[in-house]
Amino acid sequence: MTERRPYRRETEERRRDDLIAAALELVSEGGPQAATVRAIADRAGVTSGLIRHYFATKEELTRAAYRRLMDRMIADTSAVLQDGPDDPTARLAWFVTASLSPPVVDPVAVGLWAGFLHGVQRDASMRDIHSSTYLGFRDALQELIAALPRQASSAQLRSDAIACNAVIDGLWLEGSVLPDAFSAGEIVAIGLASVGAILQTDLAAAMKTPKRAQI
Amino acid sequence: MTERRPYRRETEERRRDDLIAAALELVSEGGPQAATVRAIADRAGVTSGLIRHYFATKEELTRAAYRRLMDRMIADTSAVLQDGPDDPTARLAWFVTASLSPPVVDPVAVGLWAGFLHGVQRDASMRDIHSSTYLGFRDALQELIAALPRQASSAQLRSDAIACNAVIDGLWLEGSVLPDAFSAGEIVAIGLASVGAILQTDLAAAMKTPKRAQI
DNA sequence: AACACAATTATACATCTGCGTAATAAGGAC
DNA sequence: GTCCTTATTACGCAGATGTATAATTGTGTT
Repeated sequence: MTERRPYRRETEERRRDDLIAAALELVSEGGPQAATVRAIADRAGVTSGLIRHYFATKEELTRAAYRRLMDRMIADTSAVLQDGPDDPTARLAWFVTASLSPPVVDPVAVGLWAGFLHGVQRDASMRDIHSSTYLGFRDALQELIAALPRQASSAQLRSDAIACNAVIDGLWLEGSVLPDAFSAGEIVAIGLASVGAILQTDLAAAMKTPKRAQI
Repeated sequence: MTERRPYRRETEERRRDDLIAAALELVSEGGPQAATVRAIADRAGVTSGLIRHYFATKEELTRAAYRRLMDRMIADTSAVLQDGPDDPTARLAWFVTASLSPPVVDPVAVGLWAGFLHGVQRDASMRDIHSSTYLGFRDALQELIAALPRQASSAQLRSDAIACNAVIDGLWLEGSVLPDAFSAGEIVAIGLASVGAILQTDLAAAMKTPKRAQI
């Protein structure tokens, strides 16, 4: 005969969003093991039974959360190209800079990424999400490299994209895990210099040119 | 009145080793959440109470396992320098090659690394293990770079070491998580080319020279 | 204003969690 | 051989876990 908690009816989209956001918050704060059904429901301001109403199983919610995370990281980097410069070299420099700055470089992001890695290695559909995201990022990078004013075979282009992507990933990792080990701007500066060295192009200089010719 | 399981008395070192190995296996197979006290004991062929006999708490066992993992990764790469060539350029090439080959590049290793990352971000003593390992690796790399026949300021040396380390880390990550996305030897070749480009030194050629002058 | 249905809460359940404690078997000293 | 130390096991506990199902409540429709 206890009094029931009052509640509001919400749209399906809103509830899914809230549950996904809650799951990501919990993974970032306490690792994968902290994202229990009850904790997620609690964080989303909902009782745990509701999770099963929107996601058949916890795994399904986990997958949705991972997809959301990856989509956000892709969006955070590729967004800068919308307002980016026109010059191919400067565009690449912008892209590298965005990839090595917050919110992409962020302890929370790398913690989340690591928290999901085991699921990625284990679950085939999570692996699909991962590889499509990774290849999407690398292809975007490869297109930027291909647009540079230089000659390169397609095999060389592939190798360059893999190498530049590796530099970015490695710096992302280190800058995120040990933020105190680097001074402000150091990660970005090293990233520009290294990608520039690999492609034999001066990206640091390109970063200093005005963003776009005023029309 | 059930019959007791027979057992053998083992040395303390052996038991600790077994428990640590069991913990690492379980984390690699099922993520951090799979490494429960009972599962670890089971894997080590022991009952769960014994864990508390050797490690005051589960966290202590976790720390020991993480330290073991990092020590092993360091050992796997630096071991090659023992039998490596004398020429500085060739030594660096060897080091890069070892860092990008099994057993360092290995899905199990990166899964383990990721499994511990949250603990690293949270627990101060695990963070110490991490940063000393990372800096140790980077310093080793920096020494190899400093020995190259070229001029470089100490600031430049630091940047070069960070950049080369990032290339190695990034390729390590990608090669381990998506092993099927790269052909045999591709990761090593790209690593040598990229580190070479950053340092303006031909490492691929150095890799082909005989290991050491015969005495 | 009453209805019907979907959204949400509440509760149950079997299993697993880490940790503590007491009983017992093994190995070595004499 | 006998006895003492301690490594190892067995068992218990209180709480957390994911899933399943039943009971209610909010809300748009007629």
